[in-house]
Amino acid sequence: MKRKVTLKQIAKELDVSISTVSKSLRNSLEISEDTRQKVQAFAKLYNYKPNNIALSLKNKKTKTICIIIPEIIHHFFATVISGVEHIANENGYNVLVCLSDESFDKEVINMEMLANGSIDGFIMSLSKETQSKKDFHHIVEVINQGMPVVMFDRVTNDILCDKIIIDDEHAAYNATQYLIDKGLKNVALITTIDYVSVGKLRTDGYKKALKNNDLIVDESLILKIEDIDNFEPQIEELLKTKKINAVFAVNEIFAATTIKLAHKLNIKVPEQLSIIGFTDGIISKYSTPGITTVSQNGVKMGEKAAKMLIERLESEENEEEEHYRTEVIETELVERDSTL
Amino acid sequence: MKRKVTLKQIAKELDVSISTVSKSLRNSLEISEDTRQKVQAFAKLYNYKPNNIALSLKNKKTKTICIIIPEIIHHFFATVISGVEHIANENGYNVLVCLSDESFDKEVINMEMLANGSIDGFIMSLSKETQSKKDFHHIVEVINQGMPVVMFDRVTNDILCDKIIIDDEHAAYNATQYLIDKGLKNVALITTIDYVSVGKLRTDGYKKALKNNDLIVDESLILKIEDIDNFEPQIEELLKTKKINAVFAVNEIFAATTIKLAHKLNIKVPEQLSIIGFTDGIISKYSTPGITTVSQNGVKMGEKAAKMLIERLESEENEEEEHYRTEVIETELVERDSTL
DNA sequence: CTGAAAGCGCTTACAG
DNA sequence: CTGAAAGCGCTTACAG
Repeated sequence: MKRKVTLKQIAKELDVSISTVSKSLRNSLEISEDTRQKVQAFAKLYNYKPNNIALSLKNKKTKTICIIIPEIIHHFFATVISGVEHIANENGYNVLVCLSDESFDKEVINMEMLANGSIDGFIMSLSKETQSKKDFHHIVEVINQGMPVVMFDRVTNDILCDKIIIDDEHAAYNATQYLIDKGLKNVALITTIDYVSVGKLRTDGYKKALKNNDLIVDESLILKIEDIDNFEPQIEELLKTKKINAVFAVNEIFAATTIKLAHKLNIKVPEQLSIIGFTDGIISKYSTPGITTVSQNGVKMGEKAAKMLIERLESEENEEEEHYRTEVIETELVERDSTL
Repeated sequence: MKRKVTLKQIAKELDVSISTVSKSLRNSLEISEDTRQKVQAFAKLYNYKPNNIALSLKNKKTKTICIIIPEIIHHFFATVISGVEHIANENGYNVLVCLSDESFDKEVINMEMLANGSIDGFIMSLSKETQSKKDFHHIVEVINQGMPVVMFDRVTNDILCDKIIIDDEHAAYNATQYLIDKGLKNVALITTIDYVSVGKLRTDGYKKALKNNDLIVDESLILKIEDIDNFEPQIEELLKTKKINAVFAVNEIFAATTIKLAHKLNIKVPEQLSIIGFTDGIISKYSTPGITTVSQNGVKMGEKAAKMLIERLESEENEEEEHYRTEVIETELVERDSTL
């Protein structure tokens, strides 16, 4: 086992100073051609690579960004990571992935831990608990320290920073309108509790679409799921007792489950029941029938977020003008076989 | 914007030495109760947190581990990350996630980049390209430097290190036997090309099961998928032209696609065709019908891998005895509705 | 009880 | 052209 070689060791071996070695390796013209060659050859032979930590300490930047997501199991977040990775790597950055598990405490701990020099900036989507508590002090603190933060998807107006979102309300409006245009008037909504920002917005879009088409918003057709581990009975109840011919689900798990239950209850999809989901993930794609869905374009969100963050990191000079941007990513309706 | 406060600044403010501040904050008995109190109060007020990078440099450990996976989009890998995160956080480690995108070069670059002090150890699953090239020099190098590596799932015998695997052959054997026990004699296999280690092993298990039941291995019923982006026609061809009543698919994407195509060809699942997949991911769970599958238990693999790595990191003293272990994680057959 | 010094591995302004 | 010194932020053995 040969441990990593350092400048010091090379200097000793070659009987020159550490400065000379360092400069030679960086090809400084200050050093004679001869010495440079010698040092470089030696370094290559011993497979010298500068120690990243030492560089980070010296440069006060780590070339690492952290993405904090609530859950990796949600395919949408996995696609965002993939987008972030892509752009980060292209620009020489590493990506640290942290999971908040939808917990406020874990989010806080992660941020406090990493804000102490480990990383250069954050990309994050708020945990459910944070959204319900509306306590964002940890984020404010980090930003006040001068560390840039880019929020995506689950964001809040209470924080000033760069943001990447989709127009959730508009996308939901369009999805609902799509169903109405097919002649489906009894559209149920399966959504999350209101404090999840995107759930709320999608609900608003759904309602607005109904109203604009002179349809009545029947609150009994709106299912707000609280417990992600036990919601099947509620959906089954809805399908059994309500007269509906379409369902707009706020994520793909709700959509896929609805198909499963419809199948069980002998309701034909899409003939008797049309279903639209949200998030174009693998479930929607590989489900039978394939699920018509609003594509959130997670990869693109991740790429944009990484771009914004890196831009801010690399232009840190002009700190005076803190012109925060909110970028809205286009969504599109992917038509498959779960709708008429 | 208040920048992070350092020991130096505190020392200056309080008119003591940096050493005194450092010791006070670590509650050293060397320092008078009085001074300690004063320093601690001040540090708290200014929300002092030690700089992680400086600590890393000093301690020669970063408390960060890196997991390199071929693809985050595969749900299995996402679950592994989740397991790794869990154990890592519990032990005060951060997790850096790197994607190789199934590319040898990206794998090499990532490892070389991070092996220079940025992290303490690796957890990895080989990229397809690496497996086909059989070039593992980058991994050998890292290990020789004294950095521990734990491999999982896609491993190789050419490298000596800790490993976490499942008994792929055995699991495939059982899945095939399960189908045979249902009276299904014409079992097709949809697998990957042989150089993917797990694909090969699962194929072996399938063949062995057939043989042990005195059934003939018909190579024309074995579909080896090379191009992950365009395999539907091949499966459709298989379903159309071959007399089969069961399919064993080596991952859940192949399984779900088979269901989709069966549906299209009006073949009833499971009445006319039973299907078993591999990897108990969200596709299998939310598909209609739910897919019977071999559960790989990614979370557990991740947890085990993290445990092994951290153990090795924290017991680095006894370097002489390099007793590498290979841990085999139990799999189980999750019965759902895609099989008789 | 307090502090100066050395050191982790590097870079760079400054002397010579 | 080369090297000693200072410094990034911290810790700790050693003096006093």
